[in-house]
Amino acid sequence: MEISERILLSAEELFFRYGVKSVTMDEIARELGISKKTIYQHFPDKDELVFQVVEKRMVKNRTDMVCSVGAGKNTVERVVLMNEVMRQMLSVVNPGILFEIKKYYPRAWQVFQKHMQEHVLIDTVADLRQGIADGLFRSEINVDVMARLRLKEIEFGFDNQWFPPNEYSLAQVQYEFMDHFLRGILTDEGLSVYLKHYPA
DNA sequence: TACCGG
DNA sequence: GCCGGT
Repeated sequence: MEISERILLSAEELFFRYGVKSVTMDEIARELGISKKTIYQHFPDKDELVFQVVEKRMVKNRTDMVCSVGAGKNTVERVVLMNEVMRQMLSVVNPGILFEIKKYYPRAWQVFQKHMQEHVLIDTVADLRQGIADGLFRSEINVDVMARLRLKEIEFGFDNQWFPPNEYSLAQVQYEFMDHFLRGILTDEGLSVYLKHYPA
């Protein structure tokens, strides 16, 4: 594997587990058994490294999404599946990481924002439309408004001012949001499908 | 690895 | 004093 790719993978794993600021360039180098100089031959500074880690993760998330679209039989299953994948990820992610990136790494934050607005929003709208077509979501909902609500909900779950990590589990908060959101838009038929995944 | 500067 | 950068 390319050395630059290995650097990105190690950096991502460390950032996700411990946060971005608390992981030093020395630690990334030590993890890989290489020198800091090697890292700086591939990345001009830490800002660029963080930027590329986020960009790579966004691209991978997108391909994972496309795969998971085929995995579920219907829209409810897909939303639940996607949430399961997310919960799995969140259980090992340092909760402060999103706001840390927002505060200290504006370039990486912009890539994240752009990805959310250009890809995730469109995918979510498409999912809601499909759910309505399948008779699982209520047709009265405004799919564009509800898609935006869902994305901001997920982002809100990361807000450690409102949900201090020692008081709330990130995965639990995200589950509560998903459950509440789905119950608000499900038809009776959709609800019964949903309850097969999460019996009340 | 040691070092400088923020 | 720590850490990014040389």
